[in-house]
Amino acid sequence: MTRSYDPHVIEPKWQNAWERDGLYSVAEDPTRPKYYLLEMFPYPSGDIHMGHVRNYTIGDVVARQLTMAGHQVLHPIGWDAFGLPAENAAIKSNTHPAEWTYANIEKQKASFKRMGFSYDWDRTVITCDEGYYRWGQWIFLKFWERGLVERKSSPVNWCPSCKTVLANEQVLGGGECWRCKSIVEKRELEQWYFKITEYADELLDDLTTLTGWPERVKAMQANWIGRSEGAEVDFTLCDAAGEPAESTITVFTTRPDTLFGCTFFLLAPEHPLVRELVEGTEYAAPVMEVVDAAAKETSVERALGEREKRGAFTGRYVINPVNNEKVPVWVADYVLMEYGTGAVMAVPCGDQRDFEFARKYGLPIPPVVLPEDDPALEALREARGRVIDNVTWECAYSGPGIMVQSGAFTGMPTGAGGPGVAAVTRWLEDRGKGRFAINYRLRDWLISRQRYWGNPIPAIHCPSCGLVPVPECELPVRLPRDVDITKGETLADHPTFYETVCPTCGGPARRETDTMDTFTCSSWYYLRYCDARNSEAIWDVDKAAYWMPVDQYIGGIEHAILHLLYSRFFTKVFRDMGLISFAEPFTNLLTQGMVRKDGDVMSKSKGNVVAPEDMIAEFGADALRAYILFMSPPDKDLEWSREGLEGMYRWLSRVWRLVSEISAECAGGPMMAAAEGGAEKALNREMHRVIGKVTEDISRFQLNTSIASMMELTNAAYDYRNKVAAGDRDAALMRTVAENLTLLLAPYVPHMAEELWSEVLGAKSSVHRQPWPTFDAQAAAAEEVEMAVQVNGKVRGRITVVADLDDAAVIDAALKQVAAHLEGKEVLKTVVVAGKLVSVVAR
RNA sequence: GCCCGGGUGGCGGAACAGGCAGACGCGCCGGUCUCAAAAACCGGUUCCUUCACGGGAGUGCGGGUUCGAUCCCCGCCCCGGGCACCA
Repeated sequence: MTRSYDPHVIEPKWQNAWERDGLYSVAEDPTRPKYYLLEMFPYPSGDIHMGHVRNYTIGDVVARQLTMAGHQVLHPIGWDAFGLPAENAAIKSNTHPAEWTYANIEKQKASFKRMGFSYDWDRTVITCDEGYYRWGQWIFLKFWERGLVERKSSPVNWCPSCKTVLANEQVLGGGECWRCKSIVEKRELEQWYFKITEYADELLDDLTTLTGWPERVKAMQANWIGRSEGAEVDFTLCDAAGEPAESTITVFTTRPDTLFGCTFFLLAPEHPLVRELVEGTEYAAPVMEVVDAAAKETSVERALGEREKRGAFTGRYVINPVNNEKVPVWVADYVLMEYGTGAVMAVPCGDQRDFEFARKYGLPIPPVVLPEDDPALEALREARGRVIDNVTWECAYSGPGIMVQSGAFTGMPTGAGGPGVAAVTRWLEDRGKGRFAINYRLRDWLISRQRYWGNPIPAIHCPSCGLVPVPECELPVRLPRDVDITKGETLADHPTFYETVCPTCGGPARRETDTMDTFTCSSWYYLRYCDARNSEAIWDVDKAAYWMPVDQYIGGIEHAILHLLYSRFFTKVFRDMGLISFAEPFTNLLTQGMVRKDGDVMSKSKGNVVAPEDMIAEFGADALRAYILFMSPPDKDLEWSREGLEGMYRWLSRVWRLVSEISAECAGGPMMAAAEGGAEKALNREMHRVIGKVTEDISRFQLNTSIASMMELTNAAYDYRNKVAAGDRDAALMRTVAENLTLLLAPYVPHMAEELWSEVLGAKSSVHRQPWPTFDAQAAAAEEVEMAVQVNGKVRGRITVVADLDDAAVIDAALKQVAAHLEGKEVLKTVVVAGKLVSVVAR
């Protein structure tokens, strides 16, 4: 009598047994190929959700399979534990952030164990542990030594709800805080920065080496870095009397070739020069009106492209270096202080924004680039000076064409990145009036936060020595526990924390009270896993060399820029420090899709959350694991379906019954398949086909189809049992099928596979310590193949031939099969695709 | 506007690398078992047409290359995402 499938009994049983036996502890082993499989570590925000289940199940299957296939697999887990949600929860529930955080970690840890994930728990990293964050402070000091830390005053993003500044990367498209979605404000504040821009070029260029990353993510990063090539051009400023003065204003442009079309010059409202230029003149009032209006607007309002542009003449002029023309200087609200130099040369014929501005204020729009088929081109081809002062166009033209009204450059072909750009740049360089230049959208990373629950910045403000780093031997700067967070206290409210002495001069000084952005903690945790308990060094160089880089990283697309860009930056700095010897931390990246329900992402606010705990209670962890892998390819979104989960449970029950019955029927039979008859050969072939298919699918993360093929093997085995009478069945073959199916299932449904292997089939050691089944190509090859026969592209018949039959014989059989369709026609051509089809062309 | 994805039955999805479109699952329909139901098992299930054999159409739309296109090329439409007065 066989037992029925009961996940609620077998799952906790095996979880305890594996933990007792230390099944998942791993150490360096130079004799075996290493594989570092990493999933993005969670934030301990509460119970786990389906997104966690999906992320960690994908990783777990691959980790388990690679282990069986003979790799030394590093598969660690930890918690990204500093950050604002802990503070907010603490304020709400009147607990300390630490208490809340560690309690949630325990809860999530229990859930991960209940899911049967194969983590090496000895390597766990928790970023708010002193043993971890001290090394974060150490990194800060090392960056400082290398000139990568800067404290400067600049306009920054301030979230009024989170009461802290944010990095540019943490402000979403609409000017919202990434965490609470409040609209951020601009404030001029002195803050700490990591100089990520020093690595801008390398961060961009190395994207091409990341062949294992999704295009989407690379495109997003390239977009974010936003490199544009062009030129800096110096314009000489005229004094109030209109005479050229000593000083120059520099602009950045991607189109120096259009310089002859520059008929006005623009300053951003925030540009420091604006006030200076108009002070005490008749132009002051209208100009300041524009400045004040811009200051009142939020960055979101200001970014609306369709809004009418506003500006005012400052009364001053600059000299255009290519033709010495006097060009009026305006202030305009569409010029951004944050990009380039905050000053722009306006070329209304070539830039739509300048075009609209010129039309509104009646400024001239002379053409300087004409498309080759433009009828006006003939008249302007020879003209060196200005013949046409105003185009009659509806909009600006920024495409390629021929330069006109452009002095010595007239007649030259040009366009973005074209020869005109290089020629004008060279001309400017020769005269010292400009130079080739590159501009980036990427800004330095603002890392200081005015919040308590984070890693303290190890710096000291000394009234006489200035900014002084905390000496390495004094690390860590401990985050004090006795802060009353419910009163909104931060380190700045704690004299016992900030009152200190200067390490340089010994005088009274003040400790920095800002903490570091949580993203500094997550930028290097993958390296710490290599040597998580080291108290002498951040990690042992040899251990990091053995495990790193991460072979496969799995996580959500929401980190496409933030975490993944910062981690790449850290890795490059570590390489320059000699701590590691590679440039990129994550060789392959899989961005898993989201779990949706009724078309929406599962969320508390939508009220459509399905709790993993509930599903485990009903169907067991194995069914949930297999279901979530089967429903959709890992990188696509997944629509939750209860019926689908029920179907998965049904299949697992079918497998359970199959293996149990075979085990009872074929107890003690030989472990080698005889496979003599036709049905036996077919089943044996199917088994090997599936072994090959599952192995290959896992290597490509096609986990949904790998499960489909195991279902096919299950169906084939049932089919065999249904069609062959009990006494005639090949016991050895059936037992081999049952064993191999169990082995294939082990990574997916580890508990059920273990129970079947160790108890039902009666093996001596854990299924997870068995070698992965080997694919026998010969056994998988069919002796006979069915081929389709096409006549003029349409399937008109089928033939069954021996697998290695030569083409002539195949064609012969094919033509006979479709003779009726060839009557009265002449066969012009035949094409044979081995084992698949014959294509006949006839007329 | 620029840059990435994506569009296949009632649904989720499959189709290595240009070779039989729709694997596998869900749902639905029919059957076996049962007093009955559930469970389980067996069979069917792209659409149109035909009693049937068969025939025709079909992977967002329109062209092209090819013996052959879901796949490659050109031109569009729609959906999702990122960036965006970035000079």
